[in-house]
Amino acid sequence: MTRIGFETHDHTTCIAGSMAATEAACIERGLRLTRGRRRVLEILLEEHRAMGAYDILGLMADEGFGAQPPVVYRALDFLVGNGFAHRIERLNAYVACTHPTDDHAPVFLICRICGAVAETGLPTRTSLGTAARAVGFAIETTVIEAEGLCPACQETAPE
Amino acid sequence: MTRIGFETHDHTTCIAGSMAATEAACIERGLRLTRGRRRVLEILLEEHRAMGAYDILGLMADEGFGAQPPVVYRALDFLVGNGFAHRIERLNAYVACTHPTDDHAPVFLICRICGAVAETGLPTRTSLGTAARAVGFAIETTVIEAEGLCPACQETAPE
DNA sequence: GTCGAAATGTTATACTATATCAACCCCCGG
DNA sequence: CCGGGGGTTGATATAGTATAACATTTCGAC
Repeated sequence: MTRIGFETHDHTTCIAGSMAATEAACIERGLRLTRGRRRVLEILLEEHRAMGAYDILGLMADEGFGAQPPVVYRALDFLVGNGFAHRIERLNAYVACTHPTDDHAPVFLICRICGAVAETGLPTRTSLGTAARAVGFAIETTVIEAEGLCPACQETAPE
Repeated sequence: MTRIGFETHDHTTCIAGSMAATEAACIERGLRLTRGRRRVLEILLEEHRAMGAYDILGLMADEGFGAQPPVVYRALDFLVGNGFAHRIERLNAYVACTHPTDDHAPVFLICRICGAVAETGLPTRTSLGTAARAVGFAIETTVIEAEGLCPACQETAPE
């Protein structure tokens, strides 16, 4: 039911489904989705946009978490390290993963005007992989981000 | 004569050639390669690695530049904006451009152990472009970075 | 129950980047 | 010659992002 990209979707369902999928994955893999980690993921899912660590920190402080930076960064390290969230290098920001089951290389499309971020995927065997093999480089992780205009902002700012 | 990637090369020639090419490009395009800008580019070419802005700042302070952060960041903005250097998002660092004439999407291969960074290119019409068009996104700039092991470090750290 | 590993709480600090505004320089047109 | 004016630089301050370090607590295995 979740729609990816720049389209609207049933957000309540989207949050609940993602949380359930994450919980299941944690049980299956012996990971501990503790209170702080869960709350950070919930915030990322609710906001459904790229958020800075200190944005998250601000929200958590409002609700009485002992909210120092390491609290948020540790939760983000856990979520990113286990594939439940991603770091957007271009923005120094974080988003909940919307492709939880793929083993594709994640790709992010970032709108320069409205700041929306869409996650999509690329087959792991791409021309990037070919280029790396050509020089003997062994890829472990990839950062693929494109900045530009989302469909809505192309219409409102055509020049 | 410049060798790209992780191979050795004639570095003196490489520096001189790149500086000459940059100077020519500035004249042709009406850009001012001022003292600070030139020095930052020289440092990036000499070191031939990804450097943080404050690494550069430290070197410039040693030689008597009035070296405050804005000095370096302004020079880097100029160099990156005009394609003479690139920012490596994953490292918060900067490298001199080694593909000065291409209009390809720059791609960086970053060795997790030794920190070496190789620049290569991808055709501008890639599967990334296809994926973006599929959701109506208009790409303006791309960040494509891969982290892993360079050929040398694959041998010394095989496990 | 207790041991060890993992996670958290807390303080402090390091690293990265930009805002602001005054001063300067250089080209160009009068 | 000289007088603007845009671009560049100098300098101070501050904003924004992230981690080090260490004491304490929690959790699960035995």
